[in-house]
Amino acid sequence: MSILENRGYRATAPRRAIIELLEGKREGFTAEEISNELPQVGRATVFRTVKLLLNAGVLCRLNMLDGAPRYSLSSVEHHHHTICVKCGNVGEFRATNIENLMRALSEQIPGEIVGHRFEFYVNCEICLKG
Amino acid sequence: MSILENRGYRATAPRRAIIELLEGKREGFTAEEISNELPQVGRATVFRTVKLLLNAGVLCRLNMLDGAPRYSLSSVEHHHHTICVKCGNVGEFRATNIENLMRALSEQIPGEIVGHRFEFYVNCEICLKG
DNA sequence: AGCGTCAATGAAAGGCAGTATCAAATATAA
DNA sequence: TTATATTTGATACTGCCTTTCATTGACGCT
Repeated sequence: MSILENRGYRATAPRRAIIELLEGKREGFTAEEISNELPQVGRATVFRTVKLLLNAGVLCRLNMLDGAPRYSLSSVEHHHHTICVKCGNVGEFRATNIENLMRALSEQIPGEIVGHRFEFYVNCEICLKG
Repeated sequence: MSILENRGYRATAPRRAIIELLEGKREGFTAEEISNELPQVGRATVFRTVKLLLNAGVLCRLNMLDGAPRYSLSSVEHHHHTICVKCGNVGEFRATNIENLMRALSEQIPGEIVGHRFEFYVNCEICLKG
């Protein structure tokens, strides 16, 4: 579990179980779901580990339109998301357009920019067909 | 209170108090804050009214970086926000660039787009100076 | 391998934002 | 003014997450 070792975290059984489970997920997920799928791991540990992975940059936190939290693996350094409002499926996309736009905007926005969020909410193709 | 009348909502004292309070706010705020500032109005009513105003399009719901909810008056039809992570001050901006970009992106994104979120987190000028 | 230390765990309680319930109050139409 | 349906607020509840703390266990050291 290089994710853990690289950062000086201990590679415990619960953490390994969680990471292994997450690696198989393409859709977005909630901490609650993880907890349900891993009854042998304590609830608190699941939440702690999710937070740890967030800080480590392994996960992204997304918000649904109503603000409900959802997580997804972040495979690339900087990217944005499409989130299906029906099934929760999360897509990633990179668009250099956006980076350029941001740079342009940052000049016309007062103050120091420390972060941004850019998310699309969609009905994904699978849900549209199904 | 045309906001209420126009939509067939009853213009009650609690709602008027809430709307009046909000109209004086330039910063973003939480429902909890409103509730604290209006002890004569029940908590549940504050939350209900905030939701009502959200649906009416009078308020926007924002998320801080950590997902904590925050509301702000939305003065124009479609716009985006800058949120100071220190003081919660909310700025609005419109950028036709963004709309163009969105149109371009929507073609390269599979599925049907039903919404989006675009927010900048900043240290505002006041906080930087203070 | 065995030991010691400190991080990590899990059960349980706590906390915070928001919602449901429901009897009482009240805005609006007639 | 009266009738009716909406709104209110106290209370309890839910969902999501954190804290607490005694116990467990990973990892470095020898």
